[in-house]
Amino acid sequence: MNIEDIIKTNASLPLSKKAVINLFYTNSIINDQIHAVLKPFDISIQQFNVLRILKGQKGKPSNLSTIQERMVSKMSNTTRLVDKLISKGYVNRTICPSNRRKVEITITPLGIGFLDQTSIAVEGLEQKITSNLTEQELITFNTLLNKLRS
Amino acid sequence: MNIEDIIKTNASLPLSKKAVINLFYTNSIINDQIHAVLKPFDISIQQFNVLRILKGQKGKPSNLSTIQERMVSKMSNTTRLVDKLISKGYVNRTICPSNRRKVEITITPLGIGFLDQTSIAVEGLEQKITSNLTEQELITFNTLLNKLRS
DNA sequence: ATACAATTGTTGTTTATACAAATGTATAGA
DNA sequence: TCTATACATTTGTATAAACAACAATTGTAT
Repeated sequence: MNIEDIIKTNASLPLSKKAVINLFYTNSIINDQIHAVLKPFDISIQQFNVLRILKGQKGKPSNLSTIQERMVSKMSNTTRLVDKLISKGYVNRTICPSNRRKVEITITPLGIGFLDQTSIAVEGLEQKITSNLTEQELITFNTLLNKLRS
Repeated sequence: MNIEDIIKTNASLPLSKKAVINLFYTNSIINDQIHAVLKPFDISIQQFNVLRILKGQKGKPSNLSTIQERMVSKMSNTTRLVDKLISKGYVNRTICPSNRRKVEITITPLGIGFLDQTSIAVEGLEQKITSNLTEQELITFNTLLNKLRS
């Protein structure tokens, strides 16, 4: 559905505004869908992403600034995000021995098991959403997003 | 810059996941930019969008459900969003005479003046961002986003 | 040693958001 | 008219996010 019909504007929007609004709107829709998929697992999108980052480290511990750097949507207070994951038993936090300002955060076996289960649901959704586009269109889509940020 | 380099993953992502992450990441970047542009005006993106919706009504009053329906990113509590705009003097709220369950929200002259000023800054940013793409690419981009939601 | 700046995280406070329940109003049927 | 139901918005409450201030540690220069 065309973005102008969705926001029900009578005037036709300039292409630049249309693109930005469309980006925001589409992001919002997909965000809601992922949120719904994660809801039964009682975890937020942000927490889920931190677990993905930690698992990607393959055992190597991460400190807070590394996590923050890799997060898709930066948000302040990664400390409290990690607090939540610790209270759920999905991650561990210890003080880095070589530099005691830093912390070493790792995913626990419980966290890995949880993430594996949850990922099935999320990846299913990701594929469902992107199945509306051909492989070539997906490549183009990625390219255009990269250009937008450049 | 490629999304895989940004989130610094060693494994190459499936195209579906890459597209979704890229969408979220790009949205986040642009969101931050618009936020920065609006900051001097002391208004949030959500509040700004409500003002745009109200101005688009050209004097015709809106009720809460209409605003919510047209908002790009739905969020609960449009009531309190409108409260903020009222306290700034940008909108008025009266009870709808024909159906007293409803409210009639209109933008004030002050709100219109404010929006006009602010829009210049936001539209400048929108054009700056989208200037990285040709007109044809922008059309394609919109089409792909529409397809993604379909 | 000592002082100073930079780094790394944490904590406190305010504001925003999500979700559920409550309020007030309108509508339609018995 | 009385009651149930639907509708439109508001309010309460818990959680999350933004922002600023703080504390601890480290590195470097004096």
